[in-house]
Amino acid sequence: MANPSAQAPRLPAKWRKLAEAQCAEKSERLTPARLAVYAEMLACKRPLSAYELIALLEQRQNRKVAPVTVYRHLDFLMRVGLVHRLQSAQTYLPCDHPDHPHESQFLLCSSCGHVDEVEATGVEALLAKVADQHGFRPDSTVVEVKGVCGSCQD
Amino acid sequence: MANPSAQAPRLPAKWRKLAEAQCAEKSERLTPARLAVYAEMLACKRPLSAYELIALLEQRQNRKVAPVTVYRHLDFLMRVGLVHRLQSAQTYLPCDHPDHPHESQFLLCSSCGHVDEVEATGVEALLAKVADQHGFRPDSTVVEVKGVCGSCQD
DNA sequence: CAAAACAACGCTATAACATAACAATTCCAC
DNA sequence: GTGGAATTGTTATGTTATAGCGTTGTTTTG
Repeated sequence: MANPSAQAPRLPAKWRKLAEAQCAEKSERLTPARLAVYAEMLACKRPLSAYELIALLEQRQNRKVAPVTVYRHLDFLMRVGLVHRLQSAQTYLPCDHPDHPHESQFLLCSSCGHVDEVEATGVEALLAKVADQHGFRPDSTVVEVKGVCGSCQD
Repeated sequence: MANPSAQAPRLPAKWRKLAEAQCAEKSERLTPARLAVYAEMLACKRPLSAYELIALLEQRQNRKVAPVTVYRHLDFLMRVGLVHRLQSAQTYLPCDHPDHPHESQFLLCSSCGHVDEVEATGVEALLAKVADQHGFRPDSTVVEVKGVCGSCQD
């Protein structure tokens, strides 16, 4: 008999469709194992370390999950643009708007841990300009702002 | 007899003065051990991982150096503003202009490994504005741009 | 369809990065 | 020179990430 806890968290149809669309567009396979990791991240709503994710998956699936497995799935999810890595926290979180390729900026609240993903085109434009002034050709950017979110300022 | 290799790399007077000034201003002690780490980083000119630094120090001093020692010195050097951490690479590099407190942006060349530290006030101002629009009060920022530097584009 | 080619997965091991806890020493203000 | 605080030493451990390799599954192609 299947362990009831062995179900992946329910993944809202909207997100599932988006994920499938992204993978189809890139001719990448959205396998059950990959989907399970993505669903776990979406269900959690906050950034997770790879090992927190491992623990969640082990509990959910009632079996051992090797780190390398999760890292591979995370690499995949980042490659297709469904997940971001927070460089300053070594954690991962699902993309807020995976329907198009983009560079994001992140607002990390040091009080509640919430992370807001924003997409301010002006930031990327300015960084491109600054890079150009230094003869530098940018490929990707990391922009993470630490501080206190609105809710936590009260 | 002292091992000749046990000397710290020569630290240009200019940098030493700046370091001493920074520490004096903050009433922090620039001890020989801390200075040795700083000198090693300045001599290298490229970002170093903590463990690369350990290896360099061990070779230089001809004895074991515990990781925690180097991490403590790095913490100190970052606290007084002499060193930065590259969040996306987990490496450390000396500050290019330690004479004043500042937020920097980093241009990381994926070809030669060189890192350019720039201080574009416009970037910080824009990020502050973006944060404000989201009701977010920023404390510190991480801005790292990966790409190819001028020299490597030829 | 069969075989070859490739992608994904499982597994063990290990590398790389970072901190905890506590004792010993050094510094410096008084 | 004594007390308190900062620094350093030492050992151990925690956390993050990858290497290497064999197996399984899927796609492609003849």
